[in-house]
Amino acid sequence: MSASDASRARTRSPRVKSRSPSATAWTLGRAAKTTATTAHHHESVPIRESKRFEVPSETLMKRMGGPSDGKAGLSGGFRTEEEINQILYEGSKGSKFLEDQKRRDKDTQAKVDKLRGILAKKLLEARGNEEACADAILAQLEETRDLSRVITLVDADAFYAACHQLEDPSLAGTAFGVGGGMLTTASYEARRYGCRSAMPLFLAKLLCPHIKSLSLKPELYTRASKAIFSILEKYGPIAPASLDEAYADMTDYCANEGVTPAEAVARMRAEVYETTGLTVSAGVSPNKTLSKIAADINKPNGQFVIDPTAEACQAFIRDKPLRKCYGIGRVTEMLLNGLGLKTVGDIYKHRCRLYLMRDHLPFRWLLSLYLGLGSNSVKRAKRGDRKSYGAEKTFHPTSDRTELDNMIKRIAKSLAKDVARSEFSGRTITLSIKHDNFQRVTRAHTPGRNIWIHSYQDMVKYGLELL
DNA sequence: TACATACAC
DNA sequence: TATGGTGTATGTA
Repeated sequence: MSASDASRARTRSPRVKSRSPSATAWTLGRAAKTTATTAHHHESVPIRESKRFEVPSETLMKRMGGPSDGKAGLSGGFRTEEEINQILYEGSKGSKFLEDQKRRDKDTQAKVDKLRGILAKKLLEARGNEEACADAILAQLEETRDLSRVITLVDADAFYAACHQLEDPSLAGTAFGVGGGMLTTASYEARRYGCRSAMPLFLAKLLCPHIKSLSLKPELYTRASKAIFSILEKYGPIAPASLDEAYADMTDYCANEGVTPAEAVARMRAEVYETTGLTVSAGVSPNKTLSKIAADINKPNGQFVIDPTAEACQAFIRDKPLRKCYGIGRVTEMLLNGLGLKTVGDIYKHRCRLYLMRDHLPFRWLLSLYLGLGSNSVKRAKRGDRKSYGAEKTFHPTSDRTELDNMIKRIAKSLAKDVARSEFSGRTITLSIKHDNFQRVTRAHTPGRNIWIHSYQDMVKYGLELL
């Protein structure tokens, strides 16, 4: 029937307050991820004439650009977004991946229809006080506004690509990507052709035949990341968000040095460049939400500062497409589009219907987004904060039980190693299988409230049972 | 607790 | 020919 399973096993454990003497690893654990596959036979269906004229939906085409599409703006390219998506669509035609994308698109469309149905009904029962209710919540949220901090998001430009370019300056100005089968990063030159992160190499080559692909060198990135973060730390407490991104609270630095946020961040960026050779972009504002969006504005090697006034914050975010906001992905964007919203400003315009739909949408969160509010807490995650560990591997489709068993063992081995290193232990182990049609199923097992999973043997035992 | 989704990078 | 890996959060049953 269906093919290819990927399995993924992990242990999870709910957060446990360590009241017990063992201060170490009461935290949480998670185990292995595996990926296996089974053979897939599907009859070849003759293409009917009518099929030839089938036109992909607009939303499906939007998917073609990859998951990061719409988040980062692309400009100055050789092709339009439509041309790029068309090439990617042609290159993906007939693939199981595309079929899965179609399925997802359809599912989301169904959600949109359902939501619109609910809205239609709610509109009939509307009491007329929705605007007042929404405005009251807005006023309440406004009370919480805190403009006292200087919060910066620093984001390295084309980080992996830049790291390689430092090693090999001859790469400068050339089209290259980092990653074997899948690109983790595309150089700026490659981006002009439409190549993006998370794009498979074979598609990137359709867009840019001369693109060069470099293998990943993880040590290169972790070293560069540490170098960048240690500089940021001189300017205030930081909270890394990934290898190439960190928030910094520069309030005290600005006060102590008597400089404006713009000046402080310019110094920081210059220092990063001088000592690492890497350029970073930054956004500055009173909170993390706004700074994150702002960091994108003058990328690469630029910065954007939002003044610490309610007016500036609201004016900044009002015209931004919803998709630019952290937390709004493809699905949420489509749902909100379905209700008539495109930009953050539309949240206010449509606050009545959003109020009516408050049981189905994160209403207050959307209102605070409109106001340009957000957290300004910059705290480094602690060691024990981790909730899970996982490992996964994709392999060629197979339904051979021996092969699958071996894959489980291989993944368990890698996971057990990670877990051992961190002295982590988990109570729930989850096996996740990705079939060759990209559907995923997960199966979990919790042996007992006080039973902790951490050994390779246990992972294999439970993993094989779950398969 | 189990499972599926959504999201970020 | 061909679309990754790691982790968090949340809704629902």
